[in-house]
Amino acid sequence: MSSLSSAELRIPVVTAAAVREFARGGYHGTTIADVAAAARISPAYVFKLFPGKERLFVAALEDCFQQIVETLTIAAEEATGSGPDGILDAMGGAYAQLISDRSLLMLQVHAQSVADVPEIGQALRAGLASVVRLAKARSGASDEAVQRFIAYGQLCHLIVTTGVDDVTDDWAVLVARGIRHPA
Amino acid sequence: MSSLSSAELRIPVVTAAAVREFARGGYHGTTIADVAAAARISPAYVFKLFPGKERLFVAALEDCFQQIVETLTIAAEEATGSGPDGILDAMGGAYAQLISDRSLLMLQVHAQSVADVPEIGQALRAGLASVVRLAKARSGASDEAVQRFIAYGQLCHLIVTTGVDDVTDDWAVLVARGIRHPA
DNA sequence: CTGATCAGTGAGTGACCAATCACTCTATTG
DNA sequence: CAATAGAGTGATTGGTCACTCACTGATCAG
Repeated sequence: MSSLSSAELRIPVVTAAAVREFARGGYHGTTIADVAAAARISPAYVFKLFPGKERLFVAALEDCFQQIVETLTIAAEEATGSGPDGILDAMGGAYAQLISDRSLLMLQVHAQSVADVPEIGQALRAGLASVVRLAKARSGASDEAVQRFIAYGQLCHLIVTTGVDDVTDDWAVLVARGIRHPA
Repeated sequence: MSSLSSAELRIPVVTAAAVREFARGGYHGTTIADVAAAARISPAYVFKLFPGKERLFVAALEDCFQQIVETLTIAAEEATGSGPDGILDAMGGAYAQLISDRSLLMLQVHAQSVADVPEIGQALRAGLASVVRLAKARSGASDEAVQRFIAYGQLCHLIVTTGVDDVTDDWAVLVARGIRHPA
């Protein structure tokens, strides 16, 4: 069994830094230097670990969805026996908690905005596919309920990105009511 | 009554070009030169009409929401007497038709991605506020129904940005079912 | 005609950034 | 002790872009 080289060990560290930095600035608004600084390596070395900015972003996005899938899986297992809607509800709660630091949420929003880059769109669809299939399979809920689960997740993204949860006007309260949002 | 100067007449033309171009490339992915070329003026002249890129983007976003509000208003008026849910449904249909060229939809998605720029976030909240208030006031539907209207609108954005409507897998069909999407 | 105002542009400038390359340093191996 | 391979970086490069400035040409009042 070959042990991991030091470079291979750094890849997940850089990926995690990329998740944070791309979540902050988006694809075009984040530089390789930003990610390198967050990972405490030189910008040049980032290009030895990843072939380019695009692949680095894709790696971050894949990491993001992997965390989501893991979290939802655990939540579904813990809610076994609550019935389909109960399981979906538990998944929603776990998701709300997971994205409380906003990184995983913002990265998805930024990814949507550059989904016309083929590799990024593909990664986004793959991530969405895994989440939808997971929600359907683990909850056993109806297609309509799963679709609603996704729709209200997107509503949650809107609320967070626009900062609606800091507004107390009537319309804002209406939009955010009952949505579990970051503390 | 003073007639509009030729510069004032150009502003809406440039704004319309900005909507199209920013919708294509997003805030960071679109240059002033792109917008200028689409409006058939020189890049330098854009800066005589708008103080900077940020304000130009905000103007485009405001124009986007104004079109949405107008469209929804007309749809609501035409559906008078269909009951709250019928009016909301008519508004949803009108919205689906309006965004069939994707510009108004993509611009909103890109705006979400740069909503941490204060002026853009503010414009986004203002636009969202006007849409929510309009939907509530004209339909008279419950808060829950209006919230669902917004949530499924966001789901529609997700479907279009990720190109899910071109995928025929089970999960994709589930997500997009019943959502009126661009032709 | 004169001069002033406005529309509109070409040619920059300074800053920034993705990607590359040549290089150093360290550790291991024979 | 060489020799080699991998880790890691500094310096650079070629290109892009927001924004500026000095300028031209047109229009029009007096």
